[in-house]
Amino acid sequence: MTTIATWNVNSVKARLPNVLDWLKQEAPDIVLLQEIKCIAENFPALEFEDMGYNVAVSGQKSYNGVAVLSKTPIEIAEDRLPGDESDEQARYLEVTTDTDAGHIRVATIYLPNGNPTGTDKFTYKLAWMERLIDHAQGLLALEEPVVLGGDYNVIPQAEDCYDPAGWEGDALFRPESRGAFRRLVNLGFTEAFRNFHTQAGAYTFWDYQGGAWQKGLGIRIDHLLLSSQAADLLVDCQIDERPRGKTKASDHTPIWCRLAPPPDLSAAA
DNA sequence: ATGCCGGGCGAAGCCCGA
Repeated sequence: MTTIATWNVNSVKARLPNVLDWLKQEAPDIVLLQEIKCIAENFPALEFEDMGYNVAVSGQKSYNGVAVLSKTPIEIAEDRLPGDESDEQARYLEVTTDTDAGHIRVATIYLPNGNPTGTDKFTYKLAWMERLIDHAQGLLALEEPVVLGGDYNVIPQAEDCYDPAGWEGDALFRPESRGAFRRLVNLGFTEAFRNFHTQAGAYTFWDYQGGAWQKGLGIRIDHLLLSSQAADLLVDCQIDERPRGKTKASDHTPIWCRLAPPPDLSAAA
């Protein structure tokens, strides 16, 4: 089994004890981190390497920044989202690795928030999504297991937020954002969580403000998208809410999916 | 309630997030 988790940690330095605790407890094989908020040189690689992880980082000072931790050795395929050489923001990192579920390609994604709408931030978000769609189309053409995981900053459907009316007009819930997310999925990806769960009110983010966590007022914006070759191996997907309840918590909580070895590999084992 | 928390930066108060 190969477990792939994604977690927007909102500063890897501020969150290090919480992250290490969760890794010790859950021992995921691959972890996709977002909002590490540091350059690669300042990433606490040693702490993760001591736990048996290989580390790849696409960093940036103060903002954004993504990383991949993997028990198996990794090769970097992309350390920025292709399609705009002038884009300096560290929001995408794609690697390949050989797991017990076979050779897979995984990307950690920190999709732009896009608020306030009516500014270049929203334009940037939508353009970034088009670049992601273009790139993802090329990845599907490889016809291999691909997992695109991360903070998409998109609430796919009304049942994925506590107050749809209140989110109307927000960049996370605008028809343009949801439409682009749907077009991405419709290229041929399986959204891992919805493959297993239909209920409303399953969330991955709760605002720090207003006691949102205590009141259960969250949104589901962290997603795992799988190519058909990966989806064929998919056996489980869960949101782990527990880290959100800890002290010094990130405002996001981890979500993970589990891939079983394909039949030919199982037979060989 | 487009800022009620929380982090970075850098040493006070502003920028940013969703």
